[in-house]
Amino acid sequence: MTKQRKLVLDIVENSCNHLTAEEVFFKAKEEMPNIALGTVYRNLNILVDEGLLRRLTIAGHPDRFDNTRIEHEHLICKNCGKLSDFRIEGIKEKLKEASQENVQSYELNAYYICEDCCNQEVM
Amino acid sequence: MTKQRKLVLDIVENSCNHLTAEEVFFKAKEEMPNIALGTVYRNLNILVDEGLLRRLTIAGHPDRFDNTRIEHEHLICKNCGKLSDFRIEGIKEKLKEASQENVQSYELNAYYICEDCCNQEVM
DNA sequence: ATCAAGAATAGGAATTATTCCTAAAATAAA
DNA sequence: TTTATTTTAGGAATAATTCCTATTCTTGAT
Repeated sequence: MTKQRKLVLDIVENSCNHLTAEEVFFKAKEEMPNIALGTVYRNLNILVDEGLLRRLTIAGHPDRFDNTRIEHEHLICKNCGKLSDFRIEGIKEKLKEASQENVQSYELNAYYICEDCCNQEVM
Repeated sequence: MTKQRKLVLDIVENSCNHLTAEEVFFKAKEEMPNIALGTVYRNLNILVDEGLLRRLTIAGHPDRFDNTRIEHEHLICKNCGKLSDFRIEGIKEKLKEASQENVQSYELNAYYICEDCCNQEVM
């Protein structure tokens, strides 16, 4: 655990948003001005592999990163991309049961149109 | 519904695999040798927006496309990327309930290590 | 059918997110 | 402390996808 990796982990864990690699990079630069973008990407990948962070992949958008302390699902506005969290109890067990496999992790994204976009009529 | 769009739709609907845009493109070329890759992408996007196809986004892999006739979830090997389907009854209703929003679509990917990869020891 | 208007296409350039490469620096091991 | 291993910074390369433009299709009204 190098200091760069620790920094990346801290930034993601202490952010209430779901940050992109680039956002993590800019925050990291505030503390370590010459950290490289590649380093951020590499460490994010390592941290995800180790299970310390979760990756959130949404079509057409860059990946976002999330802490793993509380399992949760994501609700995404189809129109503006706004992202929020919600929970479904016991989903992981359901997945294991339904798939008959040892599910290690999962990603559950629900798409809707948020209120703001609904009210804009034109889309 | 142009003939290009119809062809793209037919290819995805009549394939039991989950095809990438490029795979759709090569299949489409067999019927229409000078269809353009951009046309395939554009039409896949339109068909997804119209709800006629589903998009399947997996981190680090190109998007895949799926027919929508039967709602189903995806089981993905973390190691080799092997992809299979499974079902969870009534998940969409659960999502609406849990999120308190009008969920229009969702994507549920479960990750595991497939038997082949398990047996290979080295990963 | 003929024509005009709008939409879709082919082909290729451009963009974007991400990974890969390499030499230098840091860390760990002996 | 010397050696071996890992990681880094910086930038080039890659891959998937979108964007651009001139041309071709459709379509619907006359």
